[in-house]
Amino acid sequence: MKERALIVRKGAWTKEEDDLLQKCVEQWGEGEWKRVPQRAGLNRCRKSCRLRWLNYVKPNIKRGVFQEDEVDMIVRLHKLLGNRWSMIAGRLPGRTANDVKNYCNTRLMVKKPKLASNEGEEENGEGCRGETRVKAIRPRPHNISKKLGHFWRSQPAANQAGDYPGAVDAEVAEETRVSNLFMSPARGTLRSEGDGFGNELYEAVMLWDIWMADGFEVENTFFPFPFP
DNA sequence: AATCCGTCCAACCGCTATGCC
DNA sequence: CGGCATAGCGGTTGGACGGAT
Repeated sequence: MKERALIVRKGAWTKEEDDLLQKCVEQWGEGEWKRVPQRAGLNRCRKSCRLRWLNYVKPNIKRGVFQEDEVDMIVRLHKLLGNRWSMIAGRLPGRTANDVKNYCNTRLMVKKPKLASNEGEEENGEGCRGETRVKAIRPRPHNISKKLGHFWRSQPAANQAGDYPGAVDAEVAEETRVSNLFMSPARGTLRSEGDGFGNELYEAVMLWDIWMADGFEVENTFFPFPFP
């Protein structure tokens, strides 16, 4: 049955609804959102359930003010990626795409250009803090990634130090993760597939840009081929 | 005390990508 | 290959809240 055929509840979530959602995901796992309302006994649409889980109920979500280094990261990533909130949030452990988006929309530079009078300024207009907005490349999920389990495993949820035993903190874990991307035998396959990068590889290239911009020295053994 | 106004954030909406048949 | 259902994303909105008047 289609969702619209049911009168579903809208508006703010109650504590009881959050509890039901949490228990459901704990029992059945994350995913299959179309079944979540029924499984959880919630009179909510699957989109609402998913959003609530991702932005609020999910464990380890970091709330409160953004730290200086987080803001710095957001600004730099936004310059590279544009409004790719989910990718930006993926670089900020515990932060959600919605949080990042709200933060940018309200406190940083993302301001929509005025319609008629500013026509043509959209692609290089400036934000309210003088940040130059860029037309970012918008990578899309790539079929080849599906063949590479470790690529998928390294999605945001895997950005924890625990994924790399011996890594003392998230930063080290992230460096390890990125370097592993380039050590992978699959790298050659990626390069030869031709029509683009997978998201993870794109992220790695992006981080390379950031490291270079910051004056980091990265050994060739880490990044064994010339970058675009 | 009342009201206005700006800020912030949770949640909804609409669109696109993807997977499956 | 096309159509349909679902997942996921970014844009937008509505309301709560706090400060100013």
